[in-house]
Amino acid sequence: MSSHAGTDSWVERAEATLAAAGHKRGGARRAVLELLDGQECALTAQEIEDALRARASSRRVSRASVYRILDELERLRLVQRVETGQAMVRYERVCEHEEHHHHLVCDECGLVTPFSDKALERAIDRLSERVPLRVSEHEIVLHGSCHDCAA
Amino acid sequence: MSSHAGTDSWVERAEATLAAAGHKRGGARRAVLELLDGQECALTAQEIEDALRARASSRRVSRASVYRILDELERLRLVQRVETGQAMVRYERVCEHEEHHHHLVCDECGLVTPFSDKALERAIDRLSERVPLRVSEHEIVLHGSCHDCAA
DNA sequence: TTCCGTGCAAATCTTTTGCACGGTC
DNA sequence: GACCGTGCAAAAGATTTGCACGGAA
Repeated sequence: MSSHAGTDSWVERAEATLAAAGHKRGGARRAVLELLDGQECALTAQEIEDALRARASSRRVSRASVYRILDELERLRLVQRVETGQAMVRYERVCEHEEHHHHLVCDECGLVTPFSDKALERAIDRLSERVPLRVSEHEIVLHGSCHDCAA
Repeated sequence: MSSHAGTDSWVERAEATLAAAGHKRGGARRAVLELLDGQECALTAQEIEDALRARASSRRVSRASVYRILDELERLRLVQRVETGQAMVRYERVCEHEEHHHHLVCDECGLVTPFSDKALERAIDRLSERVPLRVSEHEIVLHGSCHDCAA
């Protein structure tokens, strides 16, 4: 799911943006960026820490750093927070030129799956212009039972 | 915003549903129900506790009870959780025969405002049928800057 | 009388913060 | 050399739980 489009990968854009914002490089942040770039859907801070610990190719990153890094990435709009109604907040990378997606959450087993829908985006875009808020982003979550749980 | 439609008020439906679920009556729950019925938009547990303490017409209800009551009401689908990306979760009553609304959140001052849009609901309804989830509810949150903050 | 609802206090769990060290610029 | 990024441990803050009592059925 990573965007290996030459000089346009998300990781590269992220590093450029971070540098432009006056940040030095750091090994922990680099590891988090690479992990997030390879994800299809949103992860919790805990999942990120665990995934990094498990990967031979990555260094271990402390939970506190994961949170600090995500916080900064969110401020720079490089990642987006996803609230699923579960205990922990999830985060996923934001791609500029990619159709963005939203989430399906199974309230029984906790499974989170992405989906996207043009008609929905269109409705949101039109709506955003008529609303008393200068809209910068939107989040849509559908709750229910996944195939396995509904069976 | 309360539905004073004779025998169809939300409070009455709630009490009937609770009774049907085998619950005895309780003063704290009654107070919370009455408070929620008078709200235009979602409240946090803390706001509920504070509002009840301030009201002469209501008894004080402990925070733990507020959480327990909201939890039960949510399970019975009498209230709905609203995640705004702020520190605390918000809750609001669910009305069956009323057009339901979603939320605008000002990320600068924290203001939460309701809105509703038929086209959006239509898009969601259609989408819900094509998605690998038996959808029971959906939540839409638009983030941005409110009029005052964007100024 | 039985059991549920509630308050209080303690526990839990996620996220944040303080501080010291090591790396980047 | 100055300062930022990071780990560790402690703190903070929201929500949950254990327990005992009082009220509803």
